[in-house]
Amino acid sequence: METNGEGALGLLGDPSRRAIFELLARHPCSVQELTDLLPISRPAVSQHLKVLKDGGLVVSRAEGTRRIYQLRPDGVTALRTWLDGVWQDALTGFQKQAEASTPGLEPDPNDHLNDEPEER
Amino acid sequence: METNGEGALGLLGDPSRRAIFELLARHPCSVQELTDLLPISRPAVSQHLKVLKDGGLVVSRAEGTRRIYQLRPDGVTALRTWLDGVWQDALTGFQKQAEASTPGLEPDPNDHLNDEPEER
DNA sequence: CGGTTCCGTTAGTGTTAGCTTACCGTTCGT
DNA sequence: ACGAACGGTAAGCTAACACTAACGGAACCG
Repeated sequence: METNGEGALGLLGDPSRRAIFELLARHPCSVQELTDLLPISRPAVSQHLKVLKDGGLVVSRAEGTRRIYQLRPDGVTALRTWLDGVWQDALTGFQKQAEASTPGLEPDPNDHLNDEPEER
Repeated sequence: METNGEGALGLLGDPSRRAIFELLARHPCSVQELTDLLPISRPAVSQHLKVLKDGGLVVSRAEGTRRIYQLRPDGVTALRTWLDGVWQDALTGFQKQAEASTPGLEPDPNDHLNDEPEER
């Protein structure tokens, strides 16, 4: 279990995992519920849950024959912590740049090599 | 340009991209600098920068023959916004769960509004 | 007990995505 | 104008990964 925001970000890179994450944020769910709500098969959900669990973002609790999954607060906290760190660094960076007499952000006028930015 | 936290999360899923992102958070960098600091080739850095730029997380500015890349504040803000949304949902979820297992603290008998299959 | 539901795991497959090599345009120095 | 530094792009390969299908196990119910 990592429990650090850096690893957690890697886990949330997958869209399906993000969807599961957001669903679990609303309320705990069983695998079956998640399967009904998502456009993927049950084993796929199960695999994603395993990844999320190993990554320390969710925990599971047995309830009869089904397993209820829910978010682990520490995981979300770690994410926020990591992002806040980067955010602070960025703020000081912006401040130093502002001192360095850069009045505004120039949109790179000599960027004729790359002025077609529409690609998925 | 996406400029929404959801897409940005996908971009930061890659470790190399996270590394570039964190480096740019400290101070703006040229492609050459990033290449020297990272264990990947220069074209790889360039490709990642293109992805980050299309995703609205960074901007580039021409300076002589080199391009200086730096973070775009809106991108980081979008990330925080998305994460805060999930965080709020999770908080309410935790609260409801706490109420369900802690009698007498904050009883809310009208909690049948959400479909939580509770049977033992 | 047999049947059913729910779930984890494995094997197998197809697609995606990152990395490198090579090439070319642009800008600066001499 | 020539050559070097800087960097974006194309083609290709390889590895990772997300998904399905199939099997097996564990808990409820009749």
